[in-house]
Amino acid sequence: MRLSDGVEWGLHCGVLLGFAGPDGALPTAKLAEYHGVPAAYLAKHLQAMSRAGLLESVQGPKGGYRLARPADQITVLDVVEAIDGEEPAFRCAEIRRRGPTARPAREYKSMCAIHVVMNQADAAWRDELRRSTLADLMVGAIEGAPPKGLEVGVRWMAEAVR
Amino acid sequence: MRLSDGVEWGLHCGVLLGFAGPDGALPTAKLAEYHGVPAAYLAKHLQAMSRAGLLESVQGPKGGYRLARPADQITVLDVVEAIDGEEPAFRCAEIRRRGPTARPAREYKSMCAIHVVMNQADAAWRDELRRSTLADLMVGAIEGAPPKGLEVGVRWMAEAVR
DNA sequence: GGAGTGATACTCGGATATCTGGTGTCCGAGTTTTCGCGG
DNA sequence: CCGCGAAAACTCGGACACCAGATATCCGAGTATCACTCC
Repeated sequence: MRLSDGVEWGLHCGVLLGFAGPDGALPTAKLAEYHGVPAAYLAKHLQAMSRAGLLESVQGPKGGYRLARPADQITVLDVVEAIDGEEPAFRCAEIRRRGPTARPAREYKSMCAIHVVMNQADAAWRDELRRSTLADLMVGAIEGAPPKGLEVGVRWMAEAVR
Repeated sequence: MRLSDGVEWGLHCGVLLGFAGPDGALPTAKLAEYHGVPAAYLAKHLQAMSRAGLLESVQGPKGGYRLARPADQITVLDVVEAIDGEEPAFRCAEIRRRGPTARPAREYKSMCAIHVVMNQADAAWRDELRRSTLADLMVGAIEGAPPKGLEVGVRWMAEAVR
């Protein structure tokens, strides 16, 4: 079980767009340059976030992406589900209904016990991701970044933001 | 992000081996027949569980697999990690250290905030899976199964178990 | 000087190749059973 | 009838193809900008 790399990229882009402010747009090329990732592939994930309603796109020159809502109203789970999809990691194949003991589906009253446990774990995972927002990550990014890097970042942003 | 189908198979096999008792072994072919899955592929996952120390293998005629410990001492997490691997779903690529703001690694004092959140979610997921054991699943399997199916299953087991 | 207009340049969006990891399969090594034989 | 031994059959274990989904890329549709022209 492996989470797509695009999730990490999308989160970092969300944080950077949070710093760009509610009216500051950044195009795909700039976002890719800042994070050192291939722009063409990053575009795919930004589109997914746009479709999910997390980002707004602005066409034409001086265009780009901006956050569709304040950073404290976008959870980490929102980004993960936008890029990775909303379906749970575990999908019950109902193999208890196969083989020699198989019975008609209507005779199975309760959900498969394995399915229940997996759903609970999945819910716990999502709950944890829902507890953090992009605003929280922005705070963490500032605290964890080296002073020199922050300084360069601020200058870079002043030049890149629209 | 998708969990391998083999995890579901491994859990069902673990439950069935739990019903077989501490000395009752079942070969791959029987386990596959009971669950209606391809035996050759199921073998791959049973081997993984054996390597992880969850199952004991018995060679030769009348051989097969049995649980290496009592069912209440094998957690769902044990099975998941045996088959799916122990590494977390999210792996931080440290892309914050790339691009124009990059600094030497030693200047980054704290862990990437995104990495922290992902690790917490991963831990919550694993904690939840650790709370249930094969013994719990056995109870759930009996309660959730149709009476007719249970009856057939008991007869099948009496004939198949070694 | 100001407004209108056309060309331009830049943006996103979806459709298209490539490649890694899960899916599925096979045959060889090893061990227990079992059958036959001799005492 | 009992013990011994060799062959056989059945088991697991790891090595080998195949395919779906993630990875990576490109070109076309659309729009705000900007320069130029005309009033």
